[in-house]
Amino acid sequence: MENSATSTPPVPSTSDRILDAAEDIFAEKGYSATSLGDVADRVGIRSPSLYNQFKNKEALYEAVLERLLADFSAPLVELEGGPLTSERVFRWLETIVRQHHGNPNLARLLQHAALSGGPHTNELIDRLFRPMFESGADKIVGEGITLIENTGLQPWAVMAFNNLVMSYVTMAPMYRDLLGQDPFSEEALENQLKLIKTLLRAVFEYKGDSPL
Amino acid sequence: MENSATSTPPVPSTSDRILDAAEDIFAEKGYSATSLGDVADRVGIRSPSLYNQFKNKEALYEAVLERLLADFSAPLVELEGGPLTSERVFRWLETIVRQHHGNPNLARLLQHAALSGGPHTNELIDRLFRPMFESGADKIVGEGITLIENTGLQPWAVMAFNNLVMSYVTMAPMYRDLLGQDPFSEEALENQLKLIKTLLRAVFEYKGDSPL
DNA sequence: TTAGGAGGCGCGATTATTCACATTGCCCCC
DNA sequence: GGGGGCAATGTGAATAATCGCGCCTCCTAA
Repeated sequence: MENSATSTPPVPSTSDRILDAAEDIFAEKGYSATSLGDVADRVGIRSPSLYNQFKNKEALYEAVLERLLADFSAPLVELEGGPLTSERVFRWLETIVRQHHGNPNLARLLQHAALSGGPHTNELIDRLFRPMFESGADKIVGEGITLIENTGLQPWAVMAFNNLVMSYVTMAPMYRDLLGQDPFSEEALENQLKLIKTLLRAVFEYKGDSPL
Repeated sequence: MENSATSTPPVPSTSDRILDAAEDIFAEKGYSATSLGDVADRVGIRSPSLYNQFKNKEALYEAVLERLLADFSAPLVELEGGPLTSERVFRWLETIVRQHHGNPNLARLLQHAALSGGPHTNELIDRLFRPMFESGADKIVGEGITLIENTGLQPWAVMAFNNLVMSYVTMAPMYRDLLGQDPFSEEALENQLKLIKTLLRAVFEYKGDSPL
């Protein structure tokens, strides 16, 4: 009986408020450039109070990662059952795109880790990327998927689409002006989905090397 | 008679050595996480000596950006003359990809700026992206380019291909293991080019919305 | 009353930046 | 040609700000 029966917003605990704040700031500045003072300021407490909930800066970072990974791992599991039809890949990709639109922080954190390292980077790779490259994303069955079978570009395609989704999110601030609309609006989401699906179709329909 | 007749390597000036070191470190850690001590260490001098060549940290960063922008602006100019045929777009894209493979630092710096801001970020956007979105990259003439004319996705396509190129470079450390080869090897370059060209062809040949 | 959670204080390390100083190479003028 | 000056370039020491983090006190809710 802590905080459930009152009304709609179930008053978040201090730990959760710290995690929320830390997630945003780690995602923006990366691990080493994030100061615990900034985190505490956003929560509305003093930085030593953070140590009541988390052992140290690294443990806080770890907890942020863990929560994000839990959220984003769900769609990966979905890929594992049964043979990969192209239709399932379409649906899966759409899920991923929507998820990153909903919370851009994992992509940003990942991008920081790729650029600068930081704690647990190898673990990140293992838990997010390894499944996509190994669990069968490269063994797509179906109609005339020659790109996959003939040219040995499967992992490259997986990587490319991952880049497409993640980079959209991490570069969004730069595109805001250029696109003339909020990159995280519903409308923008639809546009991005349309384009990505077009490209995905292209990969599936690819028939060997045409001229140029 | 300074340094030309002796042999091949024309002894780089201290400023240039500082710029080289700073470029690498800024690209890896971003503006605020870069310490002048690290830069000085790599050059082999003490950090106060940096102030002989650059007014302060921001001026050093500025100089690094300026040098990179000078290198990478050349292909942009190439886009401006005459009508954009699809063949010219293919060649231009290949040039860009090769340039980023040759020096990944601009992409990394840009990614840091997109995530965390930092000095001169708006100027960066203007000088690198504005030309692609305005100078005519969205007015491609040619055969049956319906994606461009019908769906209003032109800027989205420009953005997508830019993401593809840049993200490859900025995420490279994460893909090294997964791909099983050095992402900056000649072989990897060829694979990436092949895939990107396939996708570009898909955009050019797109004929309205097919099912799903 | 008691324990958890917040704040205050402060240490030690790191940073950007300044300053006074040593060393070097070069030019000019005697 | 030799020497005096001068600009360029390096150094270590010092400063003020910031950061991660530990210690200890106080408040408050059950």
